[in-house]
Amino acid sequence: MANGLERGSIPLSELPGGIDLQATLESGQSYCWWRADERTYGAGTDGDDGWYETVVDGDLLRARQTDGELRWEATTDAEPLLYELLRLDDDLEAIRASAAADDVVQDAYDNYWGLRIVADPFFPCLISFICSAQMHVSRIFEMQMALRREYGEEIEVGERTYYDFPTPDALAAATEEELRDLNLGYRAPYVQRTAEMVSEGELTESDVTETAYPAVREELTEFVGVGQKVSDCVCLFSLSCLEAVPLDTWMHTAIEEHFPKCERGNYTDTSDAFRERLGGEFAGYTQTYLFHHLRNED
DNA sequence: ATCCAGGATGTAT
DNA sequence: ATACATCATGGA
Repeated sequence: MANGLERGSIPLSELPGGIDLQATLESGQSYCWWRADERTYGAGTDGDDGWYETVVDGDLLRARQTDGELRWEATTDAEPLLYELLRLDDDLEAIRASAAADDVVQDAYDNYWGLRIVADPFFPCLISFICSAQMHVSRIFEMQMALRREYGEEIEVGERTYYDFPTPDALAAATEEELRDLNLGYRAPYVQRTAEMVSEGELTESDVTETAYPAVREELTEFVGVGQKVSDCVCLFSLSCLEAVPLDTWMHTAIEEHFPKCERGNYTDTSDAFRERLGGEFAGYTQTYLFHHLRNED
């Protein structure tokens, strides 16, 4: 990697419960990070092994897990940012202690121990989960990279070019046709209109964060392309509502197979019942372990 | 070919 | 409030 980057490392022993960086960043909860060796732009893959990258507010941040440390390098002193984005202060032991004792839950925690809920920046999280509707995880990543390439500000670091996530203004100025050309499909107008809402101040992050869950869940659905499920994802993966339990097709199957009594016929009541069944205030953590576990079995 | 993917929206009832 | 058709796209 080029010189000029600030670097640091955090002993895993300082993180309550440690961390599994791969499970954290490849479990389909965040589309703001990518594997450095899978970049589709720029040249070279030297020294990229095991590194994950993101760009936040004009700064490149790279992170890599080694035997005993979480290493990082960035265009700024990014340790506080890393703590925030990866929720490194969360006490995983305490969270697991609150979780349901069922085998399928405990198997999920065993298999992916160290997975942390992320705290993605609001706008990228909002847009990425609008794009997630009826879409495979791998393609959601591709869509976000395409948005960065086409509408994001370029960041030059050494020989490489990185892209920030587009600003609300930049995406609001895109046309539906342009976004369809990036293979967003029917989500194209949702993305444009939601970006416009944020850009024009009709509804912004600060409006939304004035209230707590579940009121914020209700407010988020005012955005175009945001229903109850996507709203719960933004609550959990950006707004630190660890009790939010997004119900996607995998969770509906899990409820059907393992927690049939939680099925209440509609989203809100089923989600509420499932939250209590999984352990309450940290149910979103357990949900994400479950999601990753179920999606990877076989 | 048919079905499915971290669903949401518009319309009719 | 609830039921249903419709919405792009690519992989299995």
